[in-house]
Amino acid sequence: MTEDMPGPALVWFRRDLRLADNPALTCAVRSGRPVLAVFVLEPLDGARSLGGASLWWLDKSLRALAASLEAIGGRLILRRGAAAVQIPSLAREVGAGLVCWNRLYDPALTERDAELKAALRAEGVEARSFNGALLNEPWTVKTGAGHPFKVFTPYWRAASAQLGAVEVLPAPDRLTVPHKLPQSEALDAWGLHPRAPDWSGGFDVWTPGEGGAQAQLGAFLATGLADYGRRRDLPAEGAGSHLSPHLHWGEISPRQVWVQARRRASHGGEALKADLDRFLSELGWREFNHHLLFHLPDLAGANVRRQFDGFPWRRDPKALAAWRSGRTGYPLVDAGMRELWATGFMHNRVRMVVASFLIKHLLIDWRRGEAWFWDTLVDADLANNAANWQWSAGSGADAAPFFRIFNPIAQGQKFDPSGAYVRRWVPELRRLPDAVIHAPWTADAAVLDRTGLRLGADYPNPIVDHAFARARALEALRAITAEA
DNA sequence: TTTTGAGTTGTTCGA
DNA sequence: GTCGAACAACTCAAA
Repeated sequence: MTEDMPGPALVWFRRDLRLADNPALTCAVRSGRPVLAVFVLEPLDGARSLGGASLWWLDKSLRALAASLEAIGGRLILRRGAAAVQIPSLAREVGAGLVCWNRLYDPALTERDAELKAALRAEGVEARSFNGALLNEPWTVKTGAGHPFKVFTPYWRAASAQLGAVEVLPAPDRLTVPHKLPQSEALDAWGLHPRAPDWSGGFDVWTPGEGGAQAQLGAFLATGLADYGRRRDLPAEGAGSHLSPHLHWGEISPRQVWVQARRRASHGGEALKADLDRFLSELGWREFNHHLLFHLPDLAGANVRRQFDGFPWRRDPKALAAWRSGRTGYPLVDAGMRELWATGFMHNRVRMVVASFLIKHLLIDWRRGEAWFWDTLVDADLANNAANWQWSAGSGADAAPFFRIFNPIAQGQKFDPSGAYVRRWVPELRRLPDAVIHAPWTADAAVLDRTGLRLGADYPNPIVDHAFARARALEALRAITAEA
């Protein structure tokens, strides 16, 4: 530590890879100390390794963060290893007097972070944590009786009512770094970008980083908010906000989204107000899922409704492989699974259809689907992924009724009536007429002949019959409800 | 304490 | 082709 400068403030970046509305960064800047940013690549993330798509994203997002820090005179230090070791070690190395971070809520991290805070304080280093990731932290939303909510609608009613005026922090325009900078690892050496093979060719639709996140929000608010309530259900339209990976990595905060969306809708009519509420309720689901994970730490591992522990799941590696690779013979399911593989993303409605198909048509444990999504989604998020899979399975806290079994053909006809989404992702079906695009096996021989499609060769026949699968799922569900 | 109304997103069947 | 009812029973939240 030099005589003329106080010990630096460390900003520990985690899933808050942005400069604006970043309470930890603001805290460090306002302390008047020189500021040093650090990111620690940990072997665990919520007790499990990051998926391939997440690593791809993190690679780009860290580059963007490093560049925007340098643009205002700052520097991002990269370290690898357990944060409980790396953060105190770096703090000692640079003589830090203050460490700031934004809180995470994964069950595997909360206790660790509390211990780290205590350890820093024991060494005489001030440690401060903030809410940078949620509108309402999980312990702040309670029922009238003081319990955590288990149903979305009353949760969101209470959570939005207590929110009050939402404010966002500006990005700092200048950072001062310490005279002597510590060593940083090289991002390239981390090998986060896939190679041999590089499967990420289709990921160029994404722009990770704070700039990309703001651009995405701006584009969505300009063209996508109007009629959002209807168009969000149509996968061919790409009408979603596509903010989920940006929100996951904290390249944009939910407060920023909340404020900007409401500002945009404030000079629109009643219809836009309804679209705004629908859009904000999606933020509400993100909040609710984090709330659930916080209060039910085993959300990703165990059925919330314990009678599902006795569910007769099938072990069927061939069917699982067909589902993963988009070769189930159901065009909407296959289109979704191929969109996922190609881009790291899948349209929300199609996620429900493929999840229902894996669970109810194939009777494969929802955890297998959750694991695949975890590895392949650029927006893979423990809370959202676990809560949504349990919702689909009907094993969750706020679960769909068991008789709600999506019909993949009817869903296609209803939400992709022109077949545009299927044609984009399942090109071998491109020449089929609209009438049979969602059920190719119903095409008569003349049509198949004309389009040159050989069912069973170019494109699989359905791996399971819908009516049979539906009856089988109802039977299985009856079995566990009768037991209980 | 008891009661009451409600619960993101659906499908099928029969009139 | 359209429309309403049935599909189970349970748990939650609030009065």
